[in-house]
Amino acid sequence: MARGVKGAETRERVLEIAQGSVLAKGFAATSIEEIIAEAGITKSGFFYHFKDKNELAHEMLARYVEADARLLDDIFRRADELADDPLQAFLVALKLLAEAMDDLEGGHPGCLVASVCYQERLFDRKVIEMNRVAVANMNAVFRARLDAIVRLHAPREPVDIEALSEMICCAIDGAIIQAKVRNDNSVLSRQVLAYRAFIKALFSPVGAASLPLQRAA
Amino acid sequence: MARGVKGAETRERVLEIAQGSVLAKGFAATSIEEIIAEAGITKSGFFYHFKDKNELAHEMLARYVEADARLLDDIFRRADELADDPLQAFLVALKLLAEAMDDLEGGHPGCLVASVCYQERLFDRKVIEMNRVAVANMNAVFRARLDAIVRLHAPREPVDIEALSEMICCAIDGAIIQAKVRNDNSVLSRQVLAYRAFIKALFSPVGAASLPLQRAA
DNA sequence: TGTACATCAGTGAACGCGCGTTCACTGATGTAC
DNA sequence: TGTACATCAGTGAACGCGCGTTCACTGATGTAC
Repeated sequence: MARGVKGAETRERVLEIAQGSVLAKGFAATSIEEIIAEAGITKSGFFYHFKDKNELAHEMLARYVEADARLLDDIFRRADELADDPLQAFLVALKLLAEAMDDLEGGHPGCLVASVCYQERLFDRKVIEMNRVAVANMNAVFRARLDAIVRLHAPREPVDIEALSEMICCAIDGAIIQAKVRNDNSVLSRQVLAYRAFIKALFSPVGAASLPLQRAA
Repeated sequence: MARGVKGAETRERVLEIAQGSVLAKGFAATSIEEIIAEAGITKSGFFYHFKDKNELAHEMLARYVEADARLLDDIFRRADELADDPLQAFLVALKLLAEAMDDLEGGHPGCLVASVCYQERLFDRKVIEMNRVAVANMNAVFRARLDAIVRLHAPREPVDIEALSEMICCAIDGAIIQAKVRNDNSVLSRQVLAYRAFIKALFSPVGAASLPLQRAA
């Protein structure tokens, strides 16, 4: 189903519209009626592309998760081009990530993973499992980076690498919420940079960056 | 309305049931029918207590926000009893907070503020505004603590107090999502303790805690 | 202590609307020979 | 190049169900005199 170019385009348009609506009002309140009105097709056109609303949820999350993973992959690939040392590359990547957050026109639309998790009873096992795997993969990417760093750099303080690996996704998901609630898009990059400061403080050589001290206002 | 003891009890029961359902499937998918079935009243009984579904949302969020603020207040009050120095009191409070997260039977049910923010188009201005104020107040509480710390302790690295104040709420909201998605309640206390480690690393005297170094496995 | 009235905390039945889904059908494009 | 057939990408109408809301009514409890 949906093999040709035209069909694929319509399908993509529907998924994009659905995602925006789900992020703004949740899955249950996102009616097919409303999606097709915006997409300019009829209801039967919708059911030609998706056998039911569940399948829409599945395809939408899969699309989101894939795009997110690709974004992270690009950032780390670029960071590896710019720095050799794992610590430096990680710090570069976090800077790139912060910049990417700032470049979002009109603010971050929200994280579908978070949205799905706060409406889990609405989805079937496949969708829930996809969500779990997506988060696990994200964490694993950061975990691998941190493991590489720890092999070369002794942390200044005892450190829980597991906690540190999870922390960046927590920070971003939490920052998206704060940004939406307070209507202040700057929270996102600020939190990524705060995480970066933590990493830097933990792994940069003792004494190297501890002077000059700066008093905050 | 709902002045007597019996009415107040029913009302409270309805709000509690509604909250659980909203956190598990969202507001739109939470039907009045289902709430009253669990509460053991009829539909008209529901409309005696709430003039419409919007009012339910309003009262539910107000109740949640108040309980959350009280919890934080209790923790800081207790921490102030246990330590005199603002830095020590803050570290004690974070430890108490981490313990409170671990004591949650059956895992954290979720944060209503996050749930509402991911379905904002469903609610009226009053509810959205309440959400905003709740987050701002939370941040302000942490901000005041950090300001007091900075007045007495020079940070080891340049530090963005605003970012640091927001960070704990971000960490917790993000941790709730990870805990739900991965079905692992330990994320919550681990993230609170990671934040605590960050604070400790930033503000403890230079050299005091930097040895012994520990290599993570 | 008894009576009248008001308020509390609901009940039961009915409503209309919008939703997800199904079904029979159709024009446009692609492919085989 | 023409014809037959298959697939693609939909259309239009109808369905039944559940939802939020309304309305007229009611027993139990509280209060004034």
